[in-house]
Amino acid sequence: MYILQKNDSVIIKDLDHFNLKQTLECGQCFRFYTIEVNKFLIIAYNKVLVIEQKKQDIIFYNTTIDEFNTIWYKYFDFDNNYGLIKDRLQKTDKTLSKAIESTSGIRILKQDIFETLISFIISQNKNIKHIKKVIENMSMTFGEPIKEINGITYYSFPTIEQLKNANEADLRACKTGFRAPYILDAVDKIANGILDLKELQNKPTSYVKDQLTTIKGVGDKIADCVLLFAYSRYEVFPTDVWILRIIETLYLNEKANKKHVQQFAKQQFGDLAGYAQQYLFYYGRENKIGK
DNA sequence: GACCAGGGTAACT
DNA sequence: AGTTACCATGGT
Repeated sequence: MYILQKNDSVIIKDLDHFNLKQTLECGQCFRFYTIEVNKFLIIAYNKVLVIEQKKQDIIFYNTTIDEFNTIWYKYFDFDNNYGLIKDRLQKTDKTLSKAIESTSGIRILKQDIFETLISFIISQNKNIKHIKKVIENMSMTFGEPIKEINGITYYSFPTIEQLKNANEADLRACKTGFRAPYILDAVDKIANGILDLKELQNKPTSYVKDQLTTIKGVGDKIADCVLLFAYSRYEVFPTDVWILRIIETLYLNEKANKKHVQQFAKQQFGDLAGYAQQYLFYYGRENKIGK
C-alpha cells in the first residue's frame, strides 16, 4: 500500500484486507450514511468525511495528509496487520476460517471513548437502524453543526460539557426511552471525575470493565463493546443475542447462556477473540444463522 | 397485536 | 447462582 495526495483528496492505493462497506456495516459504528455503492459519509472526531472504495483504492475526499495522519489512520486501524491476524484465526478454527472468507475486509475501528460508551448504552434492546436515529437526534439537539453538504447540515456527537446541560426530558425527546437516566448517570460520573475515561486507557482490561460497569445501565456486553471499539482491547468477546445464537449454532449445537459463550470464546479464540467476534457477527447476520 | 431489537436491573427462586 | 418481568420505541 502507498498513500498519495491529489487535489483535496488523500488516496490509499493497493490496500489489502479492507472493505469499507463491511467495516461500517458490521455494527460497530452508527454515524455513517450511504451515498452510493461503496461510497459513504462518516461523522467522527468532529469531522465529516466522504470516503469511497474503488477496488483496492480508498479515496478520502476533502481532507489533508495531516488530517489523515492524525485522525483517519488510527480510526481505520491501519497500524494492525490484518493479514497476520486472519492467518492466526483461520489456522486454529475451520468454522471461523469459512466465516472470514466472506468477511475478510472488516477492520475494528478505533472510536472516541465517550461517544462509544453513550452509543452502546443507547443500543440496548434496540435494532441498529433505530440506534442510529437516536444518536442522530442527540447530535442535532446537543452537538454542534460541523459541515453542510448538499444542503444537509451534519452535527458533531455531543461532548460531556454539552450533555451536562441535558435533563431527562430532553433525552427522552431524543427517543432514548428508559435509557435516559443511564446516560445521565454516565455523564454525571464523568463530569464529576468519578470516572476518567482517558486515564482508563492505561489500566488493565478487567479494571476498565469494573469501572465502566459502575455506570447504571452498563453491563457485561456494553462494557465489552466499549473495550473493543474504543479501548482497542482485542481479547474481549461482546456477547449479544446475535453472537449467542451464532455460537450455539456453529459451535456448540445446544442452548447456552452468555457466560458459557464467553468462556468458550476465551479458550477458542484467545487474545484475538474480539476480531473473531466481528467476523462471526457479520457472517452470522448476513446468513441469518440461528434465526 | 404479539414479538423482536448489538441488554440491564430488580425481584424473585 | 440461575430465571423472569419490565423497561420505551419503532418495525414487521
